[in-house]
Amino acid sequence: MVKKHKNFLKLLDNIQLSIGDVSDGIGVSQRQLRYWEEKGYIKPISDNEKGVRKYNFLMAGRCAQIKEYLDEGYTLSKAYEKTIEVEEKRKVIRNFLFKQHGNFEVEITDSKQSFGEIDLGATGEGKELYGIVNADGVKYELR
DNA sequence: GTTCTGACA
DNA sequence: TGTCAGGA
Repeated sequence: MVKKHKNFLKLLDNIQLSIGDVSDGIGVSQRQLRYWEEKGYIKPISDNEKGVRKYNFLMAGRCAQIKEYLDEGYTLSKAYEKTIEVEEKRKVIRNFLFKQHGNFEVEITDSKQSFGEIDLGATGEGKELYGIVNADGVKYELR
């Protein structure tokens, strides 16, 4: 019986990937994943039964990030260091994005390309800071 | 069929 | 890190 989930985030947290899923999906060998674990770089979910590794999305994402840095030429230990850095920075970004009163006010300028203008809030100078993403890229504006 | 540990022509 | 062995 599968547990019922209160929300989507909870569902994501409870998804379990086998070593084969992660290996095939990310493009790293099972041998590498076991080695990374041995080095303490990744950790399977604690409640895995009979010695069979299962990974959650956080760990799968970490593996993917390490793999990226590895492909860029970093050594495994450096790839791990950088991965942990981005992981921690992502947490701050997540807080900035969601751990607030609600969603940002967004004006969609191009639904097809997901372009728009985001009201990031008041600056304290009587103006609002807007984050704008369009064909030119990203920019900020005070209005 | 998948995963695990140990080992190394 | 790859790969094979010998089990679970």
